[in-house]
This record gives sequence, structure tokens and C-alpha cells, in this order.
Amino acid sequence: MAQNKKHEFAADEVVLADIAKALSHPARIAILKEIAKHDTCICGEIVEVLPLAQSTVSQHLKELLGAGVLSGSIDGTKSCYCINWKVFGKFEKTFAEFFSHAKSFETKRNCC
Amino acid sequence: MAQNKKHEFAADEVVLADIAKALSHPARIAILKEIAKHDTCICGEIVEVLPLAQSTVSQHLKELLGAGVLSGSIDGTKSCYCINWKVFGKFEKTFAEFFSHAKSFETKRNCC
DNA sequence: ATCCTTTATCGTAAATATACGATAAAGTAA
DNA sequence: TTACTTTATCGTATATTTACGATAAAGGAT
Repeated sequence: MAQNKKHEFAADEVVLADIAKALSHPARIAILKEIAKHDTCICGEIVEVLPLAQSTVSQHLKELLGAGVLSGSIDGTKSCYCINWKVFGKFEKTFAEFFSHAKSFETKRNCC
Repeated sequence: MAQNKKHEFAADEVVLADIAKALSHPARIAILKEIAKHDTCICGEIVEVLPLAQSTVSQHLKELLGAGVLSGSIDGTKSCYCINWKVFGKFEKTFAEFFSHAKSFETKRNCC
């Protein structure tokens, strides 16, 4: 794009869009589901369950870390990740508020 | 990317990721909020409330149409859009299920 | 010490997304 | 008819994302 106009939008719109972007790739959904399913630090096993190269998985993990929804720690040569439930809950709340606020305007006019 | 591996993931992960992608730009959030706020077909007024060129807004509208969350109709020279509340509700439900299913595994282990 | 394992990062290629101006298409107004 | 309005699409430039292989960095095993 010529330039990024992202920051000419309202802050809450940018926040929601950024959260949505973090969830906008099936690999990142799969990663979150896999880690949540165990609810322990997962150290390494993630690459095996995804149809992607190790470096690509590492990139997706980095994005989820950057969004704050994963926490990481290091255990020897291994890197461990787990869900940051506080942020995860914030994601949920942000979406829920967006949807319920929008729906509060619904009037069943059946316009188009 | 060399190739897109999107379809090597589970169908429900792709569905959620696609919904998230539709919501992953603040312009599209702003469009949905603006149309919802009126809950009538909006014919034309959308361009004025966004800091983007008309052709760019048209692209974002097309994406939301493609995701199914907007319905469109034509009224003379004007194009009108309104929220497809059925699909909007499906989006909400898809997110809500993802979050609540993941949270059902939360055990407060405080691992990392 | 050397070798192996594990994971992040670098370099790179290709796909996709974002944005704009120009133009086309189609209705409305005169 | 001609002129104007409205919106989609085309062409294009640039930014970002996705993906991989190669390599680096750092700990563990021998």
C-alpha cells in the first residue's frame, strides 16, 4: 500500500482489528487450541502437529507472543509456551462486546 | 509465501481464521459499526466517514460482502449495504465457541 | 572437548493486502 | 441528447504475510 492509514481509525477499532489479525491464520488457531488442550507449557511438541516447517511455526509463535496471548519460558534447549489466560480472556471480552454492541442496534427491518 | 498451506488445517480452524481475517482491518470494523448503528441500508454515506479513498472503501466493502457479513442491493446509481445479521450472529457464535472451548481446559497451573 | 538437539533468526521468494488515481458503467437530471 | 453523480473495477505501487532452507546460538549428552 502507498501508506498505512491504520492509525487514522479509532483506537478501539485498531485494537479489535489487531486481535482479529492475530487469529487470522489457521496455524495460529491450531497452535492456541493445542496449547490450551494441555494447559501446561508445551515445549517443542507443537511443530510435530502442524503441517509447516519449524521456522514457520516459530514465526507464528512469535506473532502470538507479540499479541500477548502466549507466554514463553526457556527450559534448557527447549522453548516453552503456554496460554496467557488473562489476555485470552481480554480477547474474548473484546469480541463479545463488539458483537453485542452491534447487535443492540438490530431492528429486523429486513432492508436488503 | 512459496505456497499456501491453509487447506492442510482442520476445516473449523480455517473457518475461524477466515472470519478473523474479515475483521482484521480497522476500516472493516468501522464499516460494520457504522452500518450497524443505523440498521438500514446505507447507500453511499460510508466513504465520507472513513479516511480512505472511495476505491479503497469499495475494496473493503467487497471483502465484507465476500465474507457474507454484509448484504448489498442497488438503488439507482447508489449501492446499498446492510448487515446480514444471520451471518453476523454466526461470526459471534464461532468466536464464542472457540473461546469457551479453549477456556474449558484452563486449570490455573501458572506454568510460565 | 565434540556431537547432538532444539529453537530463533536470517535471507529470500512468492502471495496477498492495502491504497490510490483513472476509468468504466449505469442511472439521474437538465 | 448531454452533463452529472455514484460506485465498481483496472492498473499499479508498495507493504506485509507466509513459507522455506540455512544457519546461529545455546544447552545437553557422550
